[in-house]
Amino acid sequence: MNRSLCSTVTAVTGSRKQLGGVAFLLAQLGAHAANRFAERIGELGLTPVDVGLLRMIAVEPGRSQQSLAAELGVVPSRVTALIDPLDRAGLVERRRSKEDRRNYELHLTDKAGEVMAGIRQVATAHEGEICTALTDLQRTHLMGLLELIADQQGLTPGVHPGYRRP
Amino acid sequence: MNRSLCSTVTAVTGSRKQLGGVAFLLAQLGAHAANRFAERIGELGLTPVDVGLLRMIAVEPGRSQQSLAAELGVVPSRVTALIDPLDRAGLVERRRSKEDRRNYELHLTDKAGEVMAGIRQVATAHEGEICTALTDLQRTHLMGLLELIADQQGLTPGVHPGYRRP
DNA sequence: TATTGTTATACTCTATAACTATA
DNA sequence: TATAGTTATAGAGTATAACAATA
Repeated sequence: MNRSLCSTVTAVTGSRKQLGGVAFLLAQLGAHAANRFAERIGELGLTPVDVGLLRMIAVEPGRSQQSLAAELGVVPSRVTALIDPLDRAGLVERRRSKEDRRNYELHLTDKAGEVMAGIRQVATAHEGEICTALTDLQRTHLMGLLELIADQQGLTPGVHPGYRRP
Repeated sequence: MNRSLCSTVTAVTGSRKQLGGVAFLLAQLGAHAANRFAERIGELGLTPVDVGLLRMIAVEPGRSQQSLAAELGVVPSRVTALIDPLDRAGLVERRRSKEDRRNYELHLTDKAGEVMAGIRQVATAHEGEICTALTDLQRTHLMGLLELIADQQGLTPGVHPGYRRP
């Protein structure tokens, strides 16, 4: 099994209830949520990155690899490597554009539609697991507070920024 | 500049205010907070991992590399590579244990003490930045809700789990 | 023989650069 | 000449395994 730290120990201010707190707790819980999701989605033979790509194509069918690269802040050659396995798995189809035969139009296959249904199931179960500790009211409260931060920090809804090493 | 996706696009349920939401927003905000912290701490010539290690040694001076490996869920050889730069930078000292000359006792140097002060400054500024959108009351509320989740999910206070690939 | 830490090796992720086909 | 995508190469991060010193 291949593990990675990425930024394993971002510990800063010490235990909870000390100065600081929210930022670290967000990083900690965010990593936990991402890890758990990766585990669950792995049972479908997918990675979180796969899921994100499928969704981006589902939202805007026919988009090019370049546009994906731009939105992800990633180099085009990376997108090639990212789409390849989805193509091989029969989930994404590369169709040469007839207007400009240099680029591909990316489309989901019927098989991908079925897989997306499975993904939605996993996502719902995941959400439930993460929020187990909260009442419905608390859940709504939390959502509101998190959105305040996300909006103020200028985060794009639905786009996970990834983790960049310094 | 070396960038990495790690699990860049963990997008799942689409835009905010849709079903799901909290888990993804946590992952998104957590990654954002971790990235911003890495940027800031990078100005001190440190990585988030460095900071976590320094803190772990500060909390329990004299601990061994093995104990770090165990707590981090990382292989001992990894700890060697992790401590090396801190040793070279004159922040951590490896002292051979007199009771058991196989292991080292890890200690922070005086220089590390000064660096830790800088880290605390950065952490405070970082916390302020992340919480800009919130009133003090909202901040307290958020902290409480996040702790509910963290406790229920069994997360260790102060230990960032890192991001493991499936 | 078992344990602490190190070194050597291999594998994965990712970016950069060179290349092909098309415009 | 410029653009979409691919391939080749190199560097960083990390685990596995073999090793040295000590117990």
